Amino acid sequence: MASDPLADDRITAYGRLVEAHRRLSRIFDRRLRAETGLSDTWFEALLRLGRSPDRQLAITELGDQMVLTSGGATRLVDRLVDAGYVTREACPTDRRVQWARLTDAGLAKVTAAIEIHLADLDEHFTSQLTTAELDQLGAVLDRLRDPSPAG
Amino acid sequence: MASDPLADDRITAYGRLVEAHRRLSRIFDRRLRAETGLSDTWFEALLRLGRSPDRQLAITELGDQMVLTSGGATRLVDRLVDAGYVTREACPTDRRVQWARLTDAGLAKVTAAIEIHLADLDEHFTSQLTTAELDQLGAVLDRLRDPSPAG
DNA sequence: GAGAGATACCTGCGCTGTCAACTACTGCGC
DNA sequence: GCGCAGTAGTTGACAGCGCAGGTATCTCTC
Repeated sequence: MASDPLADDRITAYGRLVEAHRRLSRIFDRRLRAETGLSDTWFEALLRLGRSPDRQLAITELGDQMVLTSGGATRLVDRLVDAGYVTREACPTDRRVQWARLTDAGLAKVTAAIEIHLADLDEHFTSQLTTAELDQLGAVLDRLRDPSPAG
Repeated sequence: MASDPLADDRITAYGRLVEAHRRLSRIFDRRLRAETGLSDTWFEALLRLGRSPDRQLAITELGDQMVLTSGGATRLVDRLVDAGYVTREACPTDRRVQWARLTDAGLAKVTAAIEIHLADLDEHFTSQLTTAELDQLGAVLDRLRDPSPAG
């Protein structure tokens, strides 16, 4: 039985990571949509811009942080601009670069959404783990996110 | 500074989970696509069918396992049927149910793909963690995936 | 200062998934 | 047996993202 290649332990370990993320993000997305009109993707983008110096980020930098391709980042910013949460600003020192800059409306929106997201996070994430587990999980995920080259 | 609501620790902890999954799944998806023609989603679906009794699962059950809506599950099975990896079979005891059943071609495909996926998993996932960390990560993610109701 | 290669962004196209509404079937209570 | 809530699956309309390829700009080398 242990030799069934379809039931390898390593695959199920990774599968837990996938499933945990998908279930949590679905919960958070639905809640945010219902109560703020923001998808979890929009919320994340606005949050990242709000935490950045001058509330702005080059489009590629935003895409890198969110694990999007450059095309995906362009279109995400398109939509946020249409919604009035972001503006495109020319970079004075590199004409290839477009800054995506959080507007006051965007900042207000994301600030309001944080309350809801924190409540959800407490309910479905933080409360499931001890402080020690949370620390350890963070450390481990950090390494997975940015792996060291050697085996 | 610690009072900046945009930089709450709980949000970044969850953010690590999101980012780890997105980066890993992108790596795995690209590799699988290039070397087997299967997306990570297709691979996962075929794997789940292959591990199930009689290599089949009700469409809704497959969707639940993969965290898809019923509509998403229907369409995924549509595509897998078109590709010849799966067939739809009527359930003799409940006429609402359609079994999605792995074909021989599907089994052969997923079996070949496993080798590649395991190599990638070792390189980017397993090798980053000690055995103890892997066990603990699994236990913690298991709880997140299927949370207990109370806080 | 000209050319080569890298980088930032945009766009056409196709794939994948959601939502909401719908049909078909089941099983329960009466 | 009849009606009705619940469940399984399908479908149309549509949003979101990747890929591949394009343009503009920058930078390094000679």
